[in-house]
Amino acid sequence: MAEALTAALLQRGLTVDHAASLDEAEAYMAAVDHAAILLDLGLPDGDGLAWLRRRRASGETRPVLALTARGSVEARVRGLHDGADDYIVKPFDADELHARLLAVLRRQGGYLGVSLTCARLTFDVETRTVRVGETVLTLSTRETELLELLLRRAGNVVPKRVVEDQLFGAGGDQGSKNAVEVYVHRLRKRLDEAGTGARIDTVRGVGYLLRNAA
Amino acid sequence: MAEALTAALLQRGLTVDHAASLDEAEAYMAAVDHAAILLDLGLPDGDGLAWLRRRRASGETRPVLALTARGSVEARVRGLHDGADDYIVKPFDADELHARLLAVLRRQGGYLGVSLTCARLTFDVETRTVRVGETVLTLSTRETELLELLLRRAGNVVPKRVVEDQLFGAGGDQGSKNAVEVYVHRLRKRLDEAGTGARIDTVRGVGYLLRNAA
DNA sequence: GGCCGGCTTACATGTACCTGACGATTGCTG
DNA sequence: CAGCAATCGTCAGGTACATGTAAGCCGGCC
Repeated sequence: MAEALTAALLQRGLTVDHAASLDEAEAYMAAVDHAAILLDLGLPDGDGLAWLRRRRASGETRPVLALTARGSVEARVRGLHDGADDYIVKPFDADELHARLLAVLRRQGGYLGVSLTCARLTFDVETRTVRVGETVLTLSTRETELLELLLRRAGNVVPKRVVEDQLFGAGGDQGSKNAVEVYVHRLRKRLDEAGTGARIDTVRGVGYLLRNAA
Repeated sequence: MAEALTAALLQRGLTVDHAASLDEAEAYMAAVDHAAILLDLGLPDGDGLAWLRRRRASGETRPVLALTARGSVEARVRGLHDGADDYIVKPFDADELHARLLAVLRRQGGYLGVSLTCARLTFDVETRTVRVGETVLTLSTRETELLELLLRRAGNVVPKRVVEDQLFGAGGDQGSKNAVEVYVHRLRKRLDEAGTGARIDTVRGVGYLLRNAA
């Protein structure tokens, strides 16, 4: 069931670490700043809710969604009181779990809008912020616009004309305006220095293409 | 059913305003800064989810719990996608609704004595006091408001506009208003002098971001 | 070689932001 | 009520960064 769940969430664009026990989970949680935690209350090595209570008491703030087969009202109330942000009873639908997960993340801040991604890059359309993994990457306005444009067509070539029209007015200016090339250059430099794992390829005579470097 | 629900929540120590229609609800919501909203999707005067989508689009941030008789997975997924923080199917148990409400409030930060933290900083929402480790740090009202705002979205960018709207009225005043910058400056100074280990980053053209300096 | 498209660096201008200071207001105290 | 301190919002001067243009460079292709 964990495998199926992991696959379902990966397919929906999330990154997942899977722990088979509470001990293993603690190891993961110490190492990675996860956005949220799915807690199966049927784990073999101890009471999941007691564990959750302890973690909350010692300052754990990450959202926790409890998964369980025990569907009684009392169980649900207890789970929520013990610090769960949502309580989902098996069997559940992957779409609903995904939706509830997004709702919690949205509330927690960050995942407000749709986010575009490529390699380790994520772009939050709502706040117009770029992240490399967890850390925020600050770009100038123009650089952000360019990156968004490329991200929306990630893996596909974006004609140079389109970039010009989108970044600067559609006004067909003349002369030696190589602004696009300059910004592509600046963006490349930033993506590279930040180790994003994303890269911009040039398609001569046509335009540019954002893709995963690996 | 609304009466029974109101009574049940009052009995559990919460304060409730009851609106019989979306129009009435808007009137209440404009006047009072509610901690959360229970939205019955079966209201006579219009589609509750469409209304929710519109409110979210125009900046409504209060948590919303959707109540409905339609229990299909698709309906639940749509409700959560449209901006609901939880989706509860009738008939439901008052205890569970209460527990889910508390879970959402807890997550939203404050309202329940849970304190917000970042680095060595802690903020008790109940008493509106700021601490650095054990010692209390006294800030002015505006500084406290700003810190709370940043703390609620710690690690995420808070757009400058949001700060303006939250600190001063949403009334779009004009003129040379760099008040936000001034308060950010003052707060930075205080956080720095007190050795909080927290720091405010500037994201040019977007807003500010509170994070652990280390 | 000479042309063409793209790359790279440099630079002048504008804009966003920072920061110290000032008058106005508020609240407290003698 | 006068006097004082803290806080508030505004402003002016300074700084750092973003922007768009230009000029020199590189590599492919006829």
